[in-house]
Amino acid sequence: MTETQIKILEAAEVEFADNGFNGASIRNITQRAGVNIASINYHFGSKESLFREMFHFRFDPINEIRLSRLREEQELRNGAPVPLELVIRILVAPVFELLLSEADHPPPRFVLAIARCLSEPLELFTRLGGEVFQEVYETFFAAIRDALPQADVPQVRLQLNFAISSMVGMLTHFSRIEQFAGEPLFRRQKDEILQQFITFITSGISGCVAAVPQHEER
Amino acid sequence: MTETQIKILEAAEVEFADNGFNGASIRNITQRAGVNIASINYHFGSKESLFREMFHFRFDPINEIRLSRLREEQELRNGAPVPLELVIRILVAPVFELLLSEADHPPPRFVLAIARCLSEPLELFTRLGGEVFQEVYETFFAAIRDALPQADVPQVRLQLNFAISSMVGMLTHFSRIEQFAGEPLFRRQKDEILQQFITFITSGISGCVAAVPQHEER
DNA sequence: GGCTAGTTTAAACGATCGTTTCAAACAAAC
DNA sequence: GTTTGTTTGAAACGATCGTTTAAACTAGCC
Repeated sequence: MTETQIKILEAAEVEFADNGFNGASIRNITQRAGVNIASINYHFGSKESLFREMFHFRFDPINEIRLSRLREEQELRNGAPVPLELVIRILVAPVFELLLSEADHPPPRFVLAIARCLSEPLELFTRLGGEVFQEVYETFFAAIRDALPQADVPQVRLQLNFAISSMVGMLTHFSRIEQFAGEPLFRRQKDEILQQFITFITSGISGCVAAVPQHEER
Repeated sequence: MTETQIKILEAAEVEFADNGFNGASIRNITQRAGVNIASINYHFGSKESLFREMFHFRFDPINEIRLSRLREEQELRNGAPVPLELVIRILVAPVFELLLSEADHPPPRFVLAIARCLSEPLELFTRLGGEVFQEVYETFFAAIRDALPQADVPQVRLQLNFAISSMVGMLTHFSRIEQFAGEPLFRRQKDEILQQFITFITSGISGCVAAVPQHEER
């Protein structure tokens, strides 16, 4: 990975986060990175490939952390199910820790960039989402199903979709909705917000399962 | 409202839903509507104004339904708080009923159009969101606070932001995440999905409040 | 019929987009 | 110092963007 490529990736992150995929322009990215406009097509092939590269470069490590932490907890329990809240925490925390981290100045924007761009209905992102998240989706689906033996399978699918949708929605919209509140909500202790969100998702899922305790019974 | 304006609004809905705001083009919209390319600027002024018009045209009625239904329930109770689940139902149902309605062929796309476009980080949408949702936000914030007298105020704010983020995330991402599942989740009884989502949000909020029962007590 | 106000039309505007070109500059190996 | 392969640079490519123009059309009214 050359210095130029890294400068481009960092600039792309900011540009995508600020303007979305369609709104970001090659010229802005290269200008911000201080490199020539042709560099992106030379080093990455195209705007789409640049995004794919950034996506994998940033999210593959996150997903590996999620998978390894979950596997760790499962082995620690010798097959007994990992509690729901912990499964959710392992799914959610690695992303939000990065987003809320105060160590970095400025905080990493790629989470916002990816959340924003994934909201755009380009076919590219459907494919990319599959490439990057399919394994995590299936693994955590199985873990949640194990944690909730009384729930029927289609319902767990639905709950997991609620959870993931909420996550992406949070990342994309929180700062905007925050404005309605008239006061900054993210100023709160970051651990507290993360914990609240985890509790929100966990309670949401287990509340749904409790409401329909037996298979399809109403 | 002339026939041309209506044709444009309908075509814009589909185009925005399929391609987002930046991805939608005036030429595609007018072509789909079967009108001249200059019609949009003649009748609406600009692409942004067209979106604003569509947004208000479609969402103002929904917000009035939400506000009036809530007021109805409040009057019915003579000042006693409306139960949380009902507040959430009144907030969520009007949108999802439209999205899931099987009566219309094809189903109305403007919900998707708006959810998608709101995810784009244009300053326009920050303003528009305020114009359209501020009153609903404040009214339902008060209703949730009344329903949860034991919760502290900043926490209710946080919960409401979770709820709204989840809603928009659901609208934007559900169909894409659905692909991971390998089976269509939206095929389920539409009432069931709506009820599950309402339960999800309600349980999420009350679960958070239960976890921190007193003001800031941990 | 002529006039007016409102609407539609085809064509063009300037700007910006992602991408390509190709020569110059560079680095490392011999 | 020369050669070889890689990386940069300025400029241009064709395409598309949102918007504007000015002429043509279409009622309705005197």
